[in-house]
Amino acid sequence: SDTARMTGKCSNMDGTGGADGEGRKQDIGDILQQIMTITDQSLDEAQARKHALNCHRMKPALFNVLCEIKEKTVLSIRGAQEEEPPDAQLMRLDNMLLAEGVSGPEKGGGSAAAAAAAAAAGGGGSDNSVEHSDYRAKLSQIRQIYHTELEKYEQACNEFTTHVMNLLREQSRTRPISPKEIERMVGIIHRKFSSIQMQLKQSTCEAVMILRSRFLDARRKRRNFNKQATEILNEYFYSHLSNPYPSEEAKEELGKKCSITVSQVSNWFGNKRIRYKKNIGKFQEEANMYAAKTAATATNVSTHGSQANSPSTPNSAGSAGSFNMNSGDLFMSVQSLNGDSYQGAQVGANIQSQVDTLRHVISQTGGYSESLAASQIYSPQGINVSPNLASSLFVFCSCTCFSRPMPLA
DNA sequence: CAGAATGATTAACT
DNA sequence: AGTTAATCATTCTG
Repeated sequence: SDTARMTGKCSNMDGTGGADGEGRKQDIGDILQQIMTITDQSLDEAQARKHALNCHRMKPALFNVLCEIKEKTVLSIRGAQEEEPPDAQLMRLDNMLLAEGVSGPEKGGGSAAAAAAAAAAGGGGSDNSVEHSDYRAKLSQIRQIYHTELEKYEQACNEFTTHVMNLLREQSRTRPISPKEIERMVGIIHRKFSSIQMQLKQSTCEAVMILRSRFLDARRKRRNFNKQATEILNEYFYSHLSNPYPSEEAKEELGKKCSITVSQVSNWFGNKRIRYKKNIGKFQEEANMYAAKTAATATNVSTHGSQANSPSTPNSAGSAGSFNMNSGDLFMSVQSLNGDSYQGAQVGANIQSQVDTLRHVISQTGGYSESLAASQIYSPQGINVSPNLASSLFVFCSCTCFSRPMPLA
């Protein structure tokens, strides 16, 4: 049937009608014969024959028919299964590169300005921004490599495509290649190159990830807080030893004072609590120190004179020590204080009422406020003078505001 | 340089 | 959500 169609078509295109149909058939037979035997001939001979065939008036028609047949058989089969969905992996990579600022619009000036601004603004974070600019430099290096590589690939792709297209066009003079087929081939080339591009994107992503982990993973580049910040945090911790769980607002305040973030404050308290609990003995000295400090500052601020007859500084220390005496458990110390094992040792008989007062005061102040001298514990006027003293009385806090005991294993 | 200290992360829990 | 406990990775210190 192909032959029939071919003949029919050829004669139609010839436009000569069917008068000398037999002669044409013979003609086509000759042509096909020449084509079939062309490989047996010498190169020169074949070249000449090829040229002759190319110039044959039947050639375009024959070519079209062959193209049509080819399309019907091979292309239709393969064409059906070519609807590929947009690659999710590629999209992910693209998104990441975009998010990391590797692909997408260049923002060189902007980032430099941002870095400068960060350096200018950050009082304590100057060295942080140095690292940041280092990170940026490396990132832009990656970005540059990525772009040049991408450009190279694109260029190579275009060159290769035009080369193949030229080749196919050239060949289409001697073998049946339809424009559609060329188009398809271009598509295949582009897919191949885009898969190479994907590898580039993948490795760029990996490089960025490594860079990130090297430079931005806080764990790797952690800095100790400055002394002042540690001081403030410790002050709060030891003056709230009974309940060292700062509220969200308290954390914000502390963060502001220490120039650290709220989550850093949370981290610090989490670490401090667990480490204190684990080895109270080790922190004894520190606890004493901060108790004394708190007492001292408070004494400066408030009424003087209570210092003389108060067990203040050593007392604070002794009280902290009492945690140890009670198997190191704050919660235990509560019991021991509430049950009067501790009362008789240092204070008068009316301690319970004072404790009650404190409980009241603390509930009013929320257990979070400026500190006053621990020495005022025993000063009656101290208790009446200011509700703020409550927070400094960490000795008694343990028996009054223990909203969440720190359990020991 | 070894070991302690320390800030951050993680899983499990409530 | 916020903690605890264990752990990691770095920095500090003797």
